[in-house]
Amino acid sequence: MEEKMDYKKKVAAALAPALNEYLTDTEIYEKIEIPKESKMGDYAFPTFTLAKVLRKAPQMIASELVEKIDQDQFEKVEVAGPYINFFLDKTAFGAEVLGTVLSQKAEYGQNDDGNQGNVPIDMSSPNIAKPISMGHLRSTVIGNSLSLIMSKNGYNPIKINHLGDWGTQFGKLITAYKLWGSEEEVKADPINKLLEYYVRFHKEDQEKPELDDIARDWFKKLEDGDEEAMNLWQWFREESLKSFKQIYDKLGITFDSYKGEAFYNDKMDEIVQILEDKGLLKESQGAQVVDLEKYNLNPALIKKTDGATLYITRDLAAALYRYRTYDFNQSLYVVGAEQTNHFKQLKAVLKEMGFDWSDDVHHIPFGLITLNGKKLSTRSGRVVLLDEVLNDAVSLAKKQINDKNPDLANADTVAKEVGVGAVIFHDLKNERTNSFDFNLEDVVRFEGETGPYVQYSRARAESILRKAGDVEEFAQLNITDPKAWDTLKALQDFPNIVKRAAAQYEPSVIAKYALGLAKAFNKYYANSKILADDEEKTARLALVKSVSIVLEESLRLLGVKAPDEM
RNA sequence: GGUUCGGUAGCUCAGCUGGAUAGAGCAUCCGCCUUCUAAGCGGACGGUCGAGAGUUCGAAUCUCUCCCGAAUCACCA
Repeated sequence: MEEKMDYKKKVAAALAPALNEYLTDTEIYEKIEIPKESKMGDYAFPTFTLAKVLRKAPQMIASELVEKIDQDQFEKVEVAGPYINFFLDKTAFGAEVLGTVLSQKAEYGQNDDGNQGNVPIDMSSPNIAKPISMGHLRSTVIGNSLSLIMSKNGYNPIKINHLGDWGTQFGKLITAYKLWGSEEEVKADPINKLLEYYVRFHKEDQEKPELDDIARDWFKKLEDGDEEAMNLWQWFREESLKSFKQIYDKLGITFDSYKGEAFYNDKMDEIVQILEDKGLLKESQGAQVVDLEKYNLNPALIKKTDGATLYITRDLAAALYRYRTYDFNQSLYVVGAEQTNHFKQLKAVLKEMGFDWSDDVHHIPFGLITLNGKKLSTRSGRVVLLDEVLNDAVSLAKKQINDKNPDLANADTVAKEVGVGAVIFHDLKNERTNSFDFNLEDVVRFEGETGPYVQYSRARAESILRKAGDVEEFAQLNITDPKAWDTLKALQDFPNIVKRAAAQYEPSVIAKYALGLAKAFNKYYANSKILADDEEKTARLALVKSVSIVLEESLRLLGVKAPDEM
């Protein structure tokens, strides 16, 4: 199927007989480009490179070359200066694309490049007892979309929520809870109360440094498995997770594993042992480090002066655990760009340990969300709570529905899908690594290049299909209306887009594509009477149906719902 | 200071492996609902692609230098 739909190959084949004297088939194929505007054709072959070999002006080469080309299978082939422009047979092309989409439906664009290989994806990973902010949204939403994209490319993704459920902050939290907290309070509003205790601890320990000693003791007890400490820890974890899950539900995201930092407590000794056995550990200023000078990196700090392990030790244990558990094809970490250095170190240490699979470990960085140009920080109170943003977005969507479509049956459900969709889409539409300053109006915008625009485009398509009586059989698929051309070409491009999104680990590739397809379709919709009674009506409905399928699938790959009406 | 990433229209950003007059959205102004959802469509306005040099038939795209911004640079994660 893919071969059949590769029209560039057809162009290359047409050029080959006239050019094989100078260029190989692949060279020809690679030189073919897609013109910016469709009036310049669907494919173009520039002749500049031949000018040297042939010692002729490119324009002349083009006009001579075009004479030798078999033009039968194209609508036309014409010379435009130094370019040879190829125009495809639009009707045949369209019929082929529509036939493919309609027969494959949601499977359209699916490929088996991944060969069912496992791909654990480290994503979301919020800290226990802290609210989920817009910062976590990025990791969550990018990771989720990547899992869907990888799956569309034949991989088997495993979504891992590597919870921040261990560390000295739990000593502080327990201390604060014992001093000022109560069970009822926490149960009523776990995250906010726990955060409140934590913040109060940090305020009061400025003047009462003895609090830090108590906190240290509690963490020590926790590490030693003290029953009271463990029970409190367990309880904080559960309550936090409950409230995290409410947000994940709103986003429509699930996980395959919630193994967090604590899970690796008993798995770090082995890492230290391996490092020792391989003679990689060196003492430096009282600490144990792995020298990474040959990677042009700072030494990796494995054990602190007091013998305690660090973040990287835990991540090494997690990396090895994931390798053993999943025998992964690749292992992804959707973590902010500010941790790039850490992941370089992680990979380097794995390499030093002799694990050749370290090459399959990939950090997928993303840009920072700032507020008024400054980094978000829980302690300083500069937070944008995700839950509030989602709620704002949903109520704005509801208001919009009341204004524009007051009779809509399931208005509340649709408001959720549109509001949440707007937030997710906004996060995914630009390149991952771009940073952005948080602005509520931008995030919940419903017009222009937004999630709701794509949803709306598809809802209009669905509306037409309903009016047409939900046709399932399409008698014929030939469309001669040139206004449908851009939409048909966009539909045909989807399988390539799916591959590119996976190769670049970029949800924005899908988002941009969805916008482009929606835009092409809206233009068509505005200028053509789809339900007109003529012999091409079924073909037009086939186009509408195909657009709906591919838009829905694009949105699905982003983790955004596609309501039939809005 | 070292490393990494970025600097394209008033704002937010596209621009695939260098190619034909640099594109969208938002904002501003104007037009289009007695045609299928106006969350839409069309038009106008708007750019020395940070600066300079180089490679090339051709550079927003590749190389170098400089300017500006952000992240990061061992006992947090």
